[in-house]
Amino acid sequence: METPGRQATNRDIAERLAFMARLLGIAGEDRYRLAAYERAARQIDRLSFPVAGLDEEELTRIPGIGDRIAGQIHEIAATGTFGELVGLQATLPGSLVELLDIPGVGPRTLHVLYKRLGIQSLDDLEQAVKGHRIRALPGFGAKKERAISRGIRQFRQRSDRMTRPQADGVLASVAALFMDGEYVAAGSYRRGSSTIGRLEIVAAEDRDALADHLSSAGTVTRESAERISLSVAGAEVNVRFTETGRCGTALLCATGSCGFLARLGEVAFARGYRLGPDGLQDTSNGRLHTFSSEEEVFSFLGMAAIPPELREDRGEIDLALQNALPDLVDLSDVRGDLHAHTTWSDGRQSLDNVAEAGDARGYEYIVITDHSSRVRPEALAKQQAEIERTNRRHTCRLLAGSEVDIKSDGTLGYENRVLADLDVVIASVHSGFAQDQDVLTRRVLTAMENEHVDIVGHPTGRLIGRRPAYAVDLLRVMKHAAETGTALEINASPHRLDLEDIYIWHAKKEGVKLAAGTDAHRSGEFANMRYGILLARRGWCTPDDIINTLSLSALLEWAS
DNA sequence: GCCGTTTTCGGCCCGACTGTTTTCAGTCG
Repeated sequence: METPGRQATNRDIAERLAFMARLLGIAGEDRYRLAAYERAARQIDRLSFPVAGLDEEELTRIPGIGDRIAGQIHEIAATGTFGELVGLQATLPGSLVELLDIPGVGPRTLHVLYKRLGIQSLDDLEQAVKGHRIRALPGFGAKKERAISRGIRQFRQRSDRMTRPQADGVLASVAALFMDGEYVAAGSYRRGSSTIGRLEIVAAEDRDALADHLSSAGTVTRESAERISLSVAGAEVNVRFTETGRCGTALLCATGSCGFLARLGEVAFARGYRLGPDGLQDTSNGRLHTFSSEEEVFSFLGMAAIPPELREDRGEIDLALQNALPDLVDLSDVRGDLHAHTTWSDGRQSLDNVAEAGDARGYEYIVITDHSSRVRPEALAKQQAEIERTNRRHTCRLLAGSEVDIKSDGTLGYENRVLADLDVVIASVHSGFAQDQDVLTRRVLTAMENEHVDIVGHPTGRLIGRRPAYAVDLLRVMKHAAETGTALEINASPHRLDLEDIYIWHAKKEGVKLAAGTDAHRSGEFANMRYGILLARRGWCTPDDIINTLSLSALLEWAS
């Protein structure tokens, strides 16, 4: 645990405190004590200065840190951990903590499972479910047992694919090894996929000179003349080497997808060439044509250059041959953000922070969409007045909106007279995820029939790697969206990315408009718009399909 | 455990939903 010579970072300290909170929960301690550790951990993680150097008196001046936790932070800074944590850890099996990540299993539930049934691991829990031992516990029943069973299934299905920010993190640690501009991230990363399995890198550098550097960044798992595979922080990274003059085909082949490359290979073959990473080989005389850019390859084959996001073999090759590819939306077409939270609900940013972020991004507007469940109608009226005042200080115009709950009985979180005063209304499902398809779908359809609802937020509710989509029938939703003129959201949070590309593509075909929104809870998250636009491009969207490419006046007219 | 006092103990963010103990506790966002 102790790392001599390295000062504990705020993250290190926050992790210890958050871990303490989890252990206290399992041990059945007072929930407010547990919440105090969680709060302290969040607070430390958010601070911009390192706390390891502060003395205890200075530490207690931080809100949420009292004498006790100050002493523990001091101890963590000195030794890497703290005695009380170690002591508590010794009384609990190590495998227990991860069970808290099972949906439906919170600290109280886990405490009872451990104390009454001696459950220590995922396997133990699964056995207890199978043996119907959970429903027999006081305070538990058959439904709770089934909920845990469902939770275990979801937990086991968690994918090990990286989210885009995770991939960016891995890329950053590898990129430090390359010279500027001498490498490109290819593969599904470059195609803009919402999750990434393996990071493919094409490097136009000398392989042998780089090999040593690469082995210092991670464990080398495979090595050949053309490539080196590494494991970096548990992620698979594949580096392929090429020369500047052959980058075109090397990048094309490394970007994929399989289906796309197979189809493109057929096109090349029909013209008398064999496509490979080194170039196009003339099948009649074996002569190799090399290309330094992808554009040259496409042009040589007599087709328009296909953007990486379209390379999925969904008909793009035929269109490229007819020079009829869609003119895809670009990040620079975006004039505003349609989904943002503030401290009025669960966001960490003020209205001013949002407007500043909008100014910095050159936006014409950002819609403030705090949760209806957290803002009473009277407070919403106050917020609207505050928005007016904020707008006097900024170029970017804040619009009054709401993310109104579609409640489990299908009604909305605000009455119509409240919704009528808002510029833009997003309606979202935040509860009743386990409802069956028809009930859930009808909730969404009913919400769309409300004349004030402009957008359906995160239409499937999935959380990447953590929660599957709820059972909504998207085809019915799309048809009804087209009929009612309701837009469907492309939620650009890298943890949601909802709608997924294929549904965006369907929605566009149905004539449904799409609304790209970051769901930003803090100002740094407005930059996530790039993920949403990648997804829109993968769904073949042009600027016309995306309502936040509209000017402010056109948007207000659309929403009215 | 922290905080703010009506300064040494009582309240802690909160609403929706779910399941169960059918009135409240646990989970979630």
